[in-house]
Amino acid sequence: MNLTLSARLPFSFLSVVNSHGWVQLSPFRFDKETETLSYIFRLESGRVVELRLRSAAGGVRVEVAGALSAAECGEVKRAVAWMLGLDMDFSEFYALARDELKLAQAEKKAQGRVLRSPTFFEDVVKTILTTNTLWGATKRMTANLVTQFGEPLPTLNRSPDAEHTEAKGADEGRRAFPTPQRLAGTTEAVLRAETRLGYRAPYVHQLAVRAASGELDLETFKHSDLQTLELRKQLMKIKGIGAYASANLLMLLGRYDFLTIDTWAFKIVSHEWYGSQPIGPAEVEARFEKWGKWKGLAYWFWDWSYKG
DNA sequence: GGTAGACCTGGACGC
DNA sequence: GCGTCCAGGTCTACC
Repeated sequence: MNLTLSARLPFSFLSVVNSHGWVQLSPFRFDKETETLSYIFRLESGRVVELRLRSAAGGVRVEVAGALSAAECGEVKRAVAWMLGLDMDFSEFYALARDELKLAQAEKKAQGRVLRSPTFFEDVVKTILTTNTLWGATKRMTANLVTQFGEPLPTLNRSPDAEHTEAKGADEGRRAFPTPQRLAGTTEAVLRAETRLGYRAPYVHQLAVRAASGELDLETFKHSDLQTLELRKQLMKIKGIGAYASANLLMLLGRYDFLTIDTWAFKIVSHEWYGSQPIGPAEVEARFEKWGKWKGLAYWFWDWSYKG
């Protein structure tokens, strides 16, 4: 079944896909040859399907193996619209960016949207897994979670392309991101020792338990009316979510008032303005203060001199 | 409110 | 192959 969804323009499918590292985290997968983004999606009914997304005129084309009911079709549309931020409006940011050489490409490249997971639970877990570790370990921990606790994609729901890939021995079987219920049903000890989450295990387990019990409804964060500062406070009540992680989650929610300041930020900002001398958060903040509620985007899409 | 130390893993390095 | 060091954010205890 194929669907075509339109986006608020300007829109670039590849800009969203390449906006940050999420595309490298399971159950996302990107094929550079065909420029196809694959995501293993668990429908509310429990059915697991593969979404294959490609650029289309004015939006995105969604391919799903097999037929979908009207309700499932609506669910897929809502999920993809959220994942790619199809309705998001960055005209105010672009108007400001036109006067800044380092952001001159932002509008032309349709930058601003960042790739998101269908559920906020998945994005919170993945964000916890980015803290205090190297990117390679984040990818490994996420893959372990999906492999050990995700529901498998049935063979009949795999696209012909995916089967071809498996035939080449490059695909060991795909799974959806685990539900809160599934993770709540395991133990901290298993998450620590077998999934190799280390000290993050109790954070992820507690989050799953709270989400599964209904005590914490993470989906309400997506459309919250709270001021960003209050929303940040709510996020930081989640164990394992500190200043950096909350800023990352706020950006995923379309709030850009806080900077995702990590050790990489110190490196690139220092190289840009402070002669590579040691700096702290205050120096990073000072350089982006003038961007106000768009500071997070200005920082994220800045054309940095330091390329690593 | 600010600070120090602990948390845990995997990669880099020296022997 | 083994041991040691280090990077990476957040939490907790303490001041």
